[in-house]
Amino acid sequence: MAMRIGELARQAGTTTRTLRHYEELGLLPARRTGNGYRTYDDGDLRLLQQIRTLQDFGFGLEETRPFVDCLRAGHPAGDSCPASLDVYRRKLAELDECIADLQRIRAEVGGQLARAELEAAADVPGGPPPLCAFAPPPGHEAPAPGHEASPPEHGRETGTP
Amino acid sequence: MAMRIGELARQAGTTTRTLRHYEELGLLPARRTGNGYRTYDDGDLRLLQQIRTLQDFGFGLEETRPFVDCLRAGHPAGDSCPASLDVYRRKLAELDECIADLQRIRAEVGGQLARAELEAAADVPGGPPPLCAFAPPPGHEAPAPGHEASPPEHGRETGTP
DNA sequence: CCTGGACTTGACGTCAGCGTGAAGGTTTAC
DNA sequence: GTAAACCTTCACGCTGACGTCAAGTCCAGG
Repeated sequence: MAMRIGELARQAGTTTRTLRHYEELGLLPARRTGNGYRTYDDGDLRLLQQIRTLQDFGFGLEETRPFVDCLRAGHPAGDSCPASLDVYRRKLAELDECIADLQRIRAEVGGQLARAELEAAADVPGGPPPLCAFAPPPGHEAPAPGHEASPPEHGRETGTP
Repeated sequence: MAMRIGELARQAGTTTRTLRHYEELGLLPARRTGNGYRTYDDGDLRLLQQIRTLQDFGFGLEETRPFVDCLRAGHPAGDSCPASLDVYRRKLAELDECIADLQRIRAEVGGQLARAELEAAADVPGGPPPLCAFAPPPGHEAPAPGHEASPPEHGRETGTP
């Protein structure tokens, strides 16, 4: 039941530094033993798990506070309180807007790439030399066939940036 | 044509601080007049516009460098060089992954909200009092009909978080 | 001459969520 | 009895893209 900071960190898969940080924020205050050591119980583990779950969803620490307060108030779940539901709703709206923004940007960037690739293909039909670095204003001295620097097969949808 | 930092900032809709910052990064170096004042021309304005456009797309400043270099090398557009196209492609992949993450999270949060709303409706069918703040572990003393603190009509899709 | 505006460099502050020591006290195991 | 492992409180560092003073320089108008 009772445990010290290192043990709690291990059980929650986080670090002691993180727990101390949460305490600084008043998010997860700890009781103390006689020697000054922080001491936690299973309830604190639940609070912490709630925080980490929301963090994984991209919630800021302050946004997790209503959930934590709700749990500490004795409710069965962190989202049993209206304040928590409000945070859910605000987050959903935020996510929707963010997703819409990103999709708009994705479309724009995709369009720019397509256009730029077309223009590159037009300017360099056979394969003139890349004149990046040393090139006077839009003149065109491209007699010799080129080499090097070809687009990597225009492959989309890779992963892990 | 030639202008000082304040004028360029105005024309690009940014601040002098930003321009000095770009210069620190070597992104937009300035010539100097006799008195030490930075001086820019229309070419610099174009470079700056390129940077700002990409910034609006969420590109980091370092990611704009290939575009700026490309323009400065005399190419007609910032994305006329292979290095710029690569940045486009990497950004697209990044955007796709980010969008996918957010959509997954949106689904999870949406699910949590739905579940929590159901549970709230189940626990409080007629309208028992919200016992957030002061509530001993999951007991249930809810005789009197409640008031106050109702969810805002569960409205989704608002804006500007 | 003097005021005011635009310019200069330098350097610290902001936001978030911790990481990473330093310097020292406590407990535990052998 | 001593080393290892744990704990404590500072307190600075990191990332990005600037904001915000502060103190001094430069130039034009009245």
